[in-house]
Amino acid sequence: MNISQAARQSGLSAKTIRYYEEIGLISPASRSDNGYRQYNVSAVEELSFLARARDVGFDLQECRQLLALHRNEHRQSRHARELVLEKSAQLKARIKQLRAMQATLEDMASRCHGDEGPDCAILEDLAGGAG
Amino acid sequence: MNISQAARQSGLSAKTIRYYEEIGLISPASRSDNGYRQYNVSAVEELSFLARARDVGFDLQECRQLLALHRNEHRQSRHARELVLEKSAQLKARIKQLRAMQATLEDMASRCHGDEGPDCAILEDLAGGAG
DNA sequence: GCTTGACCTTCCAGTTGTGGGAAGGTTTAG
DNA sequence: CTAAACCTTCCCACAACTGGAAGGTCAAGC
Repeated sequence: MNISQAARQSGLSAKTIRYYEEIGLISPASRSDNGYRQYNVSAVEELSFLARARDVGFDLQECRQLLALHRNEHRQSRHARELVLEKSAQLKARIKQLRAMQATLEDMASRCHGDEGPDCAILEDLAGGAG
Repeated sequence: MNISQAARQSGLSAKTIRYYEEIGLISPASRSDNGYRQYNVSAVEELSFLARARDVGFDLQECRQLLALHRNEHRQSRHARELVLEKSAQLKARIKQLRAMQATLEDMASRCHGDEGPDCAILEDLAGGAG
């Protein structure tokens, strides 16, 4: 199949598939006589794998490692688990940070009149801050 | 004062201050005879304002709007409040997304032996996915 | 006077993971 | 014959910086 069908089936865009090939994340697709990239079922499975790995937060370097494990029959599941736990911890930390930011914003908003006048707790906070 | 002291006092890097000037987020600093940028207290206050706004999640375009409100004596606090509420909602949505991702990762990890063998629920999930 | 180090300047390139679009070839349907 | 819907490569843009090169300035110490 051609790239746009592979894109539809995998959930990636054609642009993204070409990019993944360019950076060596996937091996170069075979080409038909007219130069079009050709994808078979197993190629699409790899693309879907990547789409799902991206969806849960892995960056392309990590996807590379996951894909290597996926391809390797002699892998150790321990390695995949470590990648997942590390990513999970990263997400946890990021979530904590975002929650703190959001709490600050909510607090600011709660103390701001939000009317037609210039007095504003938000701008005062940002100007004078924590200090 | 010179840029590196302004950086220390504001919490931004010198590079970042120059960048903010370049994109017109702050007005160009005055220069001393040798061409060095000079910052006074009020300039540093603006830089600190920006540092805090960035810290709570505003992008530079939004910082521009906040700074305009900060500078404008005839502002309406309503406008600042709207920016904050919208950003808060964005963060909420992003947090929700990250939590879903993290939950998926935790679930995967919990079902993976994480041993020396090749069997791995994580890789199966990514390969076969939700379908 | 000279060197060393810490400043400062501008400019250019790289980062991450795409998306957009140009310029051109191919194929299919009408 | 033509229009559309594909495909190709190539380069630019984004956000918000960071790093580094090449070079000017300045204060301290010998």
